[in-house]
Amino acid sequence: MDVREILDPRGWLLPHGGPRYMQLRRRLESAIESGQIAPGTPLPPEREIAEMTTLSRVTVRKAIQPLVAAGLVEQRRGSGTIVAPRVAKVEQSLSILTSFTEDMARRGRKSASVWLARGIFLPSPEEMIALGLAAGDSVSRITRLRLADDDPMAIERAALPCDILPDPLTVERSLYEVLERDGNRPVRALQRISAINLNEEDAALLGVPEGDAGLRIERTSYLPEGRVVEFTRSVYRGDAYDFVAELRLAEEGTRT
Amino acid sequence: MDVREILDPRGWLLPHGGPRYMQLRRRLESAIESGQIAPGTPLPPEREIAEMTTLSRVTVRKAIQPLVAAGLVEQRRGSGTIVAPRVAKVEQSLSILTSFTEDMARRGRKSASVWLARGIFLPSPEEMIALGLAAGDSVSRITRLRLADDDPMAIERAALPCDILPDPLTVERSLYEVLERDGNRPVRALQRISAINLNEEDAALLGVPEGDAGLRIERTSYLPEGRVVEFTRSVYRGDAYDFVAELRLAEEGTRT
DNA sequence: TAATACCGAATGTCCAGACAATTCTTGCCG
DNA sequence: CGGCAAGAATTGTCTGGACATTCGGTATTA
Repeated sequence: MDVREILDPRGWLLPHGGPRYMQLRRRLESAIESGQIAPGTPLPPEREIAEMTTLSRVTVRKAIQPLVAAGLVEQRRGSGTIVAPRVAKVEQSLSILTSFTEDMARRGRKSASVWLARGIFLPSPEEMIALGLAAGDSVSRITRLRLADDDPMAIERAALPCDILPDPLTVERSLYEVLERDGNRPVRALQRISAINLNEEDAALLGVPEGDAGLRIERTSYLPEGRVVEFTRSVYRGDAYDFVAELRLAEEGTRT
Repeated sequence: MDVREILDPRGWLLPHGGPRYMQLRRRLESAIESGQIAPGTPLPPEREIAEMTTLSRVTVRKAIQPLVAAGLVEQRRGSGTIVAPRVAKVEQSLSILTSFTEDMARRGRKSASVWLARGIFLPSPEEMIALGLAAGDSVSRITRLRLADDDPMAIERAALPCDILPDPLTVERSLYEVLERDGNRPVRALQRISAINLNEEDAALLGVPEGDAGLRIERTSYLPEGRVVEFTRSVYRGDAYDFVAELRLAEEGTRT
């Protein structure tokens, strides 16, 4: 679809409120994100957009600027502005919240688990803080050895509030599967990655010599409303696992 | 210190290159991040800044805008602009592309570098692939020991195409600063994190025993048009550095 | 045919000014 | 002294224009 139709003031569906540069920005943004405008489609020149919308070019640029920063459109001086081509999906979906099961599936490896322990316990002080528990609450703990194509890959020790996972024994394959079924899938997580030398116990489980380097990943996952769903400590084999993440720059030229 | 002294054109230390709004922005940014201006200090009114710098108010606003977005300053209509009070908003904008310098600033630590090597070389086969070089092209290599508050923290080995960084000796503080000045700041990066046991050389540089666990971070950074800017291999001390990332669930692609 | 020079078009930067919306101060009045 | 209104100060939005820089294509030339 040509972008000019989007700018046509007759089919203005979005709320008109706010400054006019914001209206224009919202309009372009939603047209791009909804796929109404195909990637690669050129936008009309700024001067033309200005004329069509009865705005000044400065104002048009103010509307387009954030789209450039967000990577929705690309501008090249002398050439013009086009809707950004969609990056290959694999790369795009990285740095995104996935479970071990999903992660391995993406890498084309078969994942499996060996149960090391699961049950309901009284929380450790650390768990109480991390999960936001009150005195008397208990936690469900799940400890698994994770395998990829039958190779031990990681040890995963998860703790969840009991009311979110009342019965750890119901977890068959993926923990996230259960969470999602109950409408408890986290949408946000904070992850801390560090390196450690494996202790005797973990090294034995992973089948590597004691003292070998391992990736220690601590993850706290949150529900949309901010509640903590899960606090997980994992140890990955350093020689066999790469944690891949895609990073993006913030707003144009901003650093935080 | 009053902000007016910062704006005084007599003490202009930073590189003058680039558009004037960028010069002003860099100047304010560095003054704030280095703590020269105390939090809460008011900035002069935009009109006054414009007058002092012989810029128009539009241009001054363009310089201040990113600082507002980054949370370095706060603006209130009718009231004015002040340097933002330092809140530990460390966790807010994670999973965003930053340099070591910026990363440390965010953690409230002073970063420094020790040069280990820099110069122009013929690329290794790996670098040729990673950087997309042709036969005969050469690479600029920068190897630095990174310090946080005078503690060795990481070894950073960066390789860039020669036409992006023709002279590695011009890099003074932050590599990204130079890239940004030349309009080569990456907007996207792929990062692989793994764990290794430090070899003798790296362990010595980092001041830890050989065999200690280290975080190995491999980063490939891209320009908006997809060209590779930088291929960097870093080794972080496992006992002193946490790589923190915020993850989001795939759904709801709202980016702004 | 192939390389070069040129020109139009598009974005990047910048200006001087205007009005609107909000906040803060100041002085007046009860 | 307290409250309120007027006005100054400040940022938010927007205009219409100017010149610089880069890109692409076209015409010219070797």
